[in-house]
Formats: sequence, C-alpha cells, structure tokens
Amino acid sequence: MKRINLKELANLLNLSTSSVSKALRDSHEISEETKKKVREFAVKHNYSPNPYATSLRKKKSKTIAVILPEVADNYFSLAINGIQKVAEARGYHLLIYLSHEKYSIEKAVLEECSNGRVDGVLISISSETTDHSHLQKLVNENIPLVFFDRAPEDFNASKVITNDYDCGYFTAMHLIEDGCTNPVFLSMSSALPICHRRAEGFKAAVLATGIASDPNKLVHYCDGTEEESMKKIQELFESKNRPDGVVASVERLAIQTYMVAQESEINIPKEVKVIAFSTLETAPILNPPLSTITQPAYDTGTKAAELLFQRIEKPLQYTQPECVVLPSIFMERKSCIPKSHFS
Amino acid sequence: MKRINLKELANLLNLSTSSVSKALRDSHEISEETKKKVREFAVKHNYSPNPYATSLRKKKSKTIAVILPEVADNYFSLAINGIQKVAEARGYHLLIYLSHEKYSIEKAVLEECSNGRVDGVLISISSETTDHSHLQKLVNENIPLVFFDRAPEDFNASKVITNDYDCGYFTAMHLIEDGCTNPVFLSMSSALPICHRRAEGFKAAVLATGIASDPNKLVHYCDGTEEESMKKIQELFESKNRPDGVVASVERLAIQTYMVAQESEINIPKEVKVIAFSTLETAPILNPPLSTITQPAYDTGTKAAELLFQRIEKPLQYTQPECVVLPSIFMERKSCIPKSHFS
DNA sequence: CTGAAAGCGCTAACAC
DNA sequence: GTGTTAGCGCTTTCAG
Repeated sequence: MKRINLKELANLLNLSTSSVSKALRDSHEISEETKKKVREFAVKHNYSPNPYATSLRKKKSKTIAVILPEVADNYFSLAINGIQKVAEARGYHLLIYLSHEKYSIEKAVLEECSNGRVDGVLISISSETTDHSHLQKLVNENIPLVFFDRAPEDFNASKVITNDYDCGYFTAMHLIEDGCTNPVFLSMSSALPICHRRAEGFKAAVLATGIASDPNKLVHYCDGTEEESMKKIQELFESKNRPDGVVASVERLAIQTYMVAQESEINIPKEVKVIAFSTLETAPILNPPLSTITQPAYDTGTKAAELLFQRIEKPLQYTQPECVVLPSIFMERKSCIPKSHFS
Repeated sequence: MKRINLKELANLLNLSTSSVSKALRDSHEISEETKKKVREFAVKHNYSPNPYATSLRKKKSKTIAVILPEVADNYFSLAINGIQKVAEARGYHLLIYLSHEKYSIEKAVLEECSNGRVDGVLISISSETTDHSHLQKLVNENIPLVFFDRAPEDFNASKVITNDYDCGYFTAMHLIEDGCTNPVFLSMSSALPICHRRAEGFKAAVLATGIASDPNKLVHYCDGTEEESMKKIQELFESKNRPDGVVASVERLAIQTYMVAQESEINIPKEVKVIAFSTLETAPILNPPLSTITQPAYDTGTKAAELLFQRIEKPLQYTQPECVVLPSIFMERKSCIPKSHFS
C-alpha cells in the first residue's frame, strides 16, 4: 500500500494542492463544505502530511533533543518521563541522545543539533564536561537550550537545578548529629557541578563543626569504571581510619556502597551510616532502608521542558535566562539512625 | 550567527551546488583538489546539511522510533541503552515514544510513524494491546517493524523475546522444591503475552506437581493503578490462605510485594518466598536479597535493533520474519531459600 | 570533471 | 473561496 501525498489527494478531489493544504489545516479561507469533503477524503485515504516536507518549508521541526549522560540512572528515567509528558502535550517529538559521560560524544551530538534537526535542546551535561564552547556554539546559532540538573556553573542559559549546596550541608550535619565523627563524601567527578556543590556544602558543614582531622580527606572521588569505583570504596572501608558516615553523591555510588558493605560485612548503620542523593524507588526496601536526598526529578524534567517550549514558541517574550531551583527532600530511613535508636 | 546552506557555500566557492554536494559526499566524479578545497571551506564555515532537506530528497530519515510502555522500569532503560548503542554506531537517530500502557496512545504514535518520519520501528507493546490492526497498518505501509520483549503472540513480524514459559515453569518448580505448598503468580495483565506465557509455565508446573487446591487461584491480576495493585497484594497477604510463595511477573510487582511484606511485617523468605522477573540493579542489596529471573535486556535491545537495521539497509535480503529467543538467567538469592537453610 | 535543471512534499504569497 | 506559483535545502539525473 503506497502512501498518498498532497498532490495526489488534490487531483482526486479536483482541487488545488494549496486548497487542500489549507482545508486540512482548517484555514478560514476555505468553505466549510469543501473542508468537510477534504477531511473525509483524507481520512479515507489515510493521508497525513510528510513531516520533513513541512519542516523544510516552515523551518520548524516540532522536535527537541534530550541529551543525557545515561539512562540507567533512575533520576534520568524520571526526568525523561516529565519531559515526555510536556512534549507530548504540545505535539513535539523527542530525540534522545546519550553522552555516556563523554565530552567528545556530547560535543558530536550537539553538532547534530545545530543543523535544523531540532527546535531546542534539553541537556544534562556529562561528568567530563568542563569546556563549554560546544554549548556556546549552539547558543550562537540561536537554538534554545535549557539545562536540567547538571548545568555548568558559569554559562548564561536557562536551567532547572536543585539546592545542591544546602543538601550537601544538611547531609553532613545530619550524620554528625547522629554521632558520626568521621564522615566522608563520595563524589563521582570533581568537574561535575552538582557533585561539586554537594561536596562544598558537605565540607562547609564538617569544617564548621570542627571535627575534621584532615580537611583534604573529606571528599573521595570515585570516577573511572564501575570496578575502579567499587575498589576505591572498598579501600576506603578497609583503611585504618574507616569512615563512620558516607554521603553518596549519586545513585550509582549509593548502590556500590551497599554492595561493598555487604561483601565486607560492614553493618549499616551501626558501623557506617549512609545518606544518598538518589531517587531510587527501592530505597525503602533496601537492607537497611536507605536515607535519601530525593531530587524532584520528574518536576525538573517538566519545568525544563516548559522553559524550553516557552522560548521556542514565544521567542519574543524571552529576555534573559532563567534559573529555577527546585528543592530536594530528605527521606530519613534506617541507614542513618543514631546509635541510641539501634534496636 | 546564521547557518550557511549549500547554495551560499557554492557561491562563495564559485562552484555549483551539485559539485559541492558531490564533493562533500566524496563522489568519484569530483577531483581530489576541489574536494579538499570544498571540505576545508565547509568546516571553516561550520556547514552541515539540513537533515530534513536530505530526508525529503532521499526518502530516508536515518531515524527510528522506539515505542515503550514506560521508561521507569529498569528493563526498558537497559533495552534503550542497547538500542542506542547500535543506532549510534550506524548513524541513526532515536525517537522515543511512551505509550504509558495505553492502547490508544500506542495507536496514535504508530500513526505518526507511518508518514515518513522514521525508517523503522522498534516496539514493546502496551499491556492493553490486544487488537493489532494499528500494527498491521504499519506493516502494510512497508515500514520495518521489530518487536522486543513484549510481542503479540500471533503477529507476523520479527521479534526478540525471552523464554518466558520455561522461566515461569522454573519459578514454580523452584518454589515448590524449596517447600512452598501454596505459590501464586502475580500478573500485571491477562492480555500481555509475556505475563501470559510466564503464568502458563507457572501454572503448568504447579498443576504437574498436584499441589494446587484451586487451580483458578494460582494467578492474580494486579492491573490498574499502583495503589490498586498494592491493595490487591495486601489483600492477598491478609487472606486466610496466604500464599507461601510469590512470583512477580514484572519489576513493579516485585517492589510492591516487598513494600507490602515490609509494612505487614511478613518475613521474606520465612513466611513468603519471592522470585521476580526483573533486571533490578538493587536486587542483591534488598532486604532480603531478591532472587530474580534476569532478562537479557541490553542484548534484547541490541539484537532487535540489529534485526531492524538489517531490514532497513538490506530490504532485498529480507525474506521472512525472524523470531529470536534470548534466555533469561536465574539469580538465586535469599528471598527464596528453603527453610532448612535459615540461619 | 563540472554545471544546469528537475523535483522530493509541502506551505504561503499573491492573484483571480 | 480557490488556484497559481515560488521555493524551503538538498540530491540526482543528464548535458557538456
């Protein structure tokens, strides 16, 4: 069964292509009668316009790109859900790209986004990204760009983020109040702004209480492969001054911390208390239930998408970048209860 | 900064558009010298062809659609990863659509896929999908279609699935061997082929051992909203002949089973043993560690994508649909150990 | 080896 | 209220 196009449809109807085109888009120039006839005929012949011809003509693709470091993290799944909801409601299509935390891939993907393929870009930058020229290039091409969650510190574009510093501060305070004297922060990258801000908040809190023996050993970097990261945590847990509190900056590190603790038979929370930045759905049923700083992933996605569409659809109303901060919430569970509460 | 197009580029080079076009695509018709000149010039001016103009001309979009019920399930995240890897390697773009388990949405999305927007479709059908006319329509339009994981039983198209029946059979046998006398199967939909096959295998095993008091009460349907599903499981756990073994057919039901057990203070595995069809990364660190039938999600994604690209790129070699079965593997953990092993 | 011209399918000025 | 025409940016015969 071959697809019918506008010209063929017009011929069959004994009308011009432009009349049919207008009729299908409910133009006021066309009489109700012919509109009706055209619509019925189009449905009968299963006609729908070629989107790329339309895009070419209108210079609008009704498509946006979503660039993520990965999709395995629950956070990004939830964010995609939010983005997708907004996009679907507005009749936009979603092109998904994964940078796999690589700057080089991220850069290549952005090149692809600047040739008219998409009307806008939503991005959460890779952990390797420190240079921003590839992002600047997109902005120079006048393609709307909105960051969500992972945004560069010093880049002039709209973004939707969470209160990382405050939450980092909070986690340290909480661990200390629960009796920790040697808490550490597990970061996945010194370059990644979210980790950096969370770590800064954490450090500030620890230093404020004056319990730190060595301020340079508060933050540990678990970059590299999964295996390297696991090993790093393992070494930390086997070291002579093993931490009695751990803050995992991302979901993956939380899981790895639990894995290592289980293997090494280190009891959480008796020997090590844990708090994780995470949206893990299984947090309440882990062993023990994991205390989390739960980020508003879904809302971050919807908000970022809304900001983007606002810019795309009402470009004249856009004056300057907007920075929206959506707070995370602390969910206290057994992984960080104080000693006095042990049963 | 405005984007440059082919015509402008050609003018600047004092060449015709066709020569420049050919040069950029390394045609043998063009001399090495001019090719070099053109390429350098193109890079310098940051030229890249408008993909929609190319698509329109070539009637190829270098884009495929991936239609999923949801993205929150780990299985689909992993599958997307696999699909994305193959697509990226071949220079294809990925359009993602979520049906949210709704037949109506799935149908609408498929309409969108048959107007030239995509060169092929990968789909995992919704739990509501029983009618296949929308799928047939796509096939009639000659658009390559490959199912992964969730495929209709009786539809003539390529698919990549797992050994659901056998695994269902296995779970029942395993629970019974571990001492269960009243195992049940939690299905998310009677219509969904994967659940159906898993349930059929399960039932066959239970009936084979002759322990079933009421064969009609082996499978419980937890469809509807999250809350309804939770309530169903709760009622099951509070009923007078509470099951002593549960098989969760999908990730969500596994999590809910754990949630309910935790709330109701029902001990897993002492009071109820659990096995879940799931790719949950956190299975080993749940309380207790969850025994899983782990599906080859990533490989299913890559294989399905490969089948699709084979059809797209070598349509003449395609003779008939292929059905690939990738086996799942059983990961035994504490949620289903026999009584004799309790410590 | 290079260029002219047609046309992919559609929309939007502009005529009638 | 309907039709004619030009053209979005590119590729591809076909001529030279």
